[in-house]
Amino acid sequence: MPELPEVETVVKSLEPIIGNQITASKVYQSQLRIGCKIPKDFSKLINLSKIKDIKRIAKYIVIELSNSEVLIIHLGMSGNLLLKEKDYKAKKHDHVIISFKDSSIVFRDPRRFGAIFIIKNQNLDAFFKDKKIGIDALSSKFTPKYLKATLKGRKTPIKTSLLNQKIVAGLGNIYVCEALFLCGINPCTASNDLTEKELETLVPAIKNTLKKSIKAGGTTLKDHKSANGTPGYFSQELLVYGKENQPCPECNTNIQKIIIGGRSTFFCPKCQK
DNA sequence: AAGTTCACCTGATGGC
DNA sequence: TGCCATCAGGTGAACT
Repeated sequence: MPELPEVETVVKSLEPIIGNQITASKVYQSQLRIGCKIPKDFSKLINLSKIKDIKRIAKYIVIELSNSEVLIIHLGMSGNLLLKEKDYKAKKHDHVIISFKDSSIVFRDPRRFGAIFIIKNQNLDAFFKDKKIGIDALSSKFTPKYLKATLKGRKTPIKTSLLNQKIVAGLGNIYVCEALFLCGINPCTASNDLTEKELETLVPAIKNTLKKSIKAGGTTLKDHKSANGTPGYFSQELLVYGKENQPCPECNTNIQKIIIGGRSTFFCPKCQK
């Protein structure tokens, strides 16, 4: 489910639990994404502390606790963080439940491509540095100039570069397709072949698409929901993603689907030469 | 080093 | 109804 707008939507909808004390927690399935196992002392590390703050870093949900531990959650492809009643009973694919006095949050992830980490507050910067997470797509530091410098010498298709979290953090398959369409850039274009003019339209197109989607609560294709269970409505505003063989909103040419870097890519062959 | 491909896992969908 | 193949909002290991 989750690209930047979907993660942002989940983070916002979790605001009500800020200040709450964790009364109990239970791990039902500790094995998530390969190499990511929830530690045995998970409950011991978080129980009785309070939720100090919840924010988004790249596609990660970062939950700061009062005892200087930080819970970092990645939703993978199919993950959800759901706000439930306090005595909610775990259903299939509910891997973790964290309880408060009057409510609880549930980490549900059928495909288990998600991940949960728990680290010390002081190691937060190092955590993302280690993962080599690039500048956030909504950051003021994400500029045409930055992108030009970072793409220099890269022959990979621009589609693939924009999906690379080390180059720019937050984009996923949907929003890359949408942003490239808005700029009339062919997704196969070699990254270092983009003109200065193209980069100058691309960066704002990316930011505007993401912001519009956040306003709509993200894109729900299947799994994405806010913590309250409400879907995102940006799906209705998608221009090319998932629209194979449907007319381009600009020129009526049929939208094509091709595979780039192993991922489905939707584009208009006429508008995106 | 940079560029590919593939595996990880479950569920939904469509063809036969 | 069932069986099989294909596909899915992501990531990173293992190849070339």
